[in-house]
Amino acid sequence: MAQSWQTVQAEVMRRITERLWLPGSLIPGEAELANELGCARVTVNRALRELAEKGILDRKRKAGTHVVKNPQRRATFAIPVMRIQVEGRGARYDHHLLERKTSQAPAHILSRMKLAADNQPLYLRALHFADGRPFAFEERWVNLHVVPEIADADLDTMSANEWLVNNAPFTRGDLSLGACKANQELAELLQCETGDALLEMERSTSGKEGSITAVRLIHVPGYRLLTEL
Amino acid sequence: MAQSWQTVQAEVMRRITERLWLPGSLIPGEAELANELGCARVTVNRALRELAEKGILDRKRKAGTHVVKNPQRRATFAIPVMRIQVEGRGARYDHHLLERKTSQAPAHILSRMKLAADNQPLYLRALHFADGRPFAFEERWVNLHVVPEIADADLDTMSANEWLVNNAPFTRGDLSLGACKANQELAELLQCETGDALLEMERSTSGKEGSITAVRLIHVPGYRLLTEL
DNA sequence: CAGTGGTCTAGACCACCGG
DNA sequence: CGGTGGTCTAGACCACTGC
Repeated sequence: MAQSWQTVQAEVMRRITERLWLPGSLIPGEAELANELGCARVTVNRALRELAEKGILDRKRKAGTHVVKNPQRRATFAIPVMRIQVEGRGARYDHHLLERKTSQAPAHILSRMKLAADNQPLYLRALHFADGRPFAFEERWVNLHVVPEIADADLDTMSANEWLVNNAPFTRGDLSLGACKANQELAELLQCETGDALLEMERSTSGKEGSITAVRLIHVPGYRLLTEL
Repeated sequence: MAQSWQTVQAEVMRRITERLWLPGSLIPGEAELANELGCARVTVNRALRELAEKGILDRKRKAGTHVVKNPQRRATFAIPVMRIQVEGRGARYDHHLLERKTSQAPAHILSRMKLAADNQPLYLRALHFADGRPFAFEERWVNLHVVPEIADADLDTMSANEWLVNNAPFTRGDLSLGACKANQELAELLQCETGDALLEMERSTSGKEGSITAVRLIHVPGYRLLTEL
């Protein structure tokens, strides 16, 4: 009668999908389930905690565990380093640094990175290639007050993306996804048509010393971000 | 000297971000860390397991725990029911069923849903509104062999999205995000310009009896998917 | 083979919060 | 207040896999 937490989880999922436990209903407490299934309470806890993290259950002290009414399923995307992403597709990776300067950043970047108005971040523009064809365009600001070492880095050999990932681990970050139209410049860089719809990803990351970098990635037309639920 | 798993996790993160433990390096074993930090091995295990799930550590039996070289950070998006999403923005939700029929599905849908060629799914087209303005367009196929009850559902009152979420919990699913251009029809439906860039989300879900539904969601221009890292 | 992580158990105490 | 989940502990056995 011994149970593993995966077994318990599967059994709980079965009762939910077979509608023995309806959305919104209260399910038995940990102790009761542990007793019924013949395992320790901690084991039940582990199983239920994961389902709560997935958004399938709602757990509150004293109130007990409920099946969520309108399940907000969560999807997890991997955000790999560009090189790994390209090589993972079986393609040869290349990148080209288009521009590199230290200058005033636009107001919306300063505010996103919470930088003082006189802070002059490093500004980079780069293209990532897969098998020699454009894969993504990158526009990036780096807070030199937090990672001054990047000023001396050879960003032609290792992309800023990769350099930062390996030299400035972050503790928090924001990410936003949207679509944008290719203007003439983007069309030339990505070798696509003006007006093409492009997937745009904006990220900003920070450590405990403050904002590290903000980046805007524009992917080539047809690019899709995939995941499982 | 007692430690909580959050404390342990924070300490490990500190050692990584302060580069005491470099990317690629082997960190002490659970037992050693537990001893050093003055807590039970299970507590260390809990802390490290979460970091491994986040893609910061790589754990292998016998090989030990390594700091990942090219951290593949993972971002988690909530995929709420459209109504909840709209109401969560403080707007009034509405939806309108544009079309509802049972018919042959295109080949790529049949293959995505792994349906037999003679399976005639339910086909739906609907618009979701926020404060009376278009928010997203939805095109959906539903496998009537798995959820025949939807044939009798009043999908004008409750959207198919919500009906399925509450009546056909799924166990697996795929999701893909991309960008597409508004054709004339989409432009009219979403009240935007032809050629506008739109965020497109495709989902397909299945239970143990097979594929449940495949849906294509096209969001209004300017819509962004947000998350934290 | 042997070392490392993965998990289970029983018991305990605590924190939160609904009634 | 008291019930519920959240967590810690010490010890144990197991599973995988590098050497």
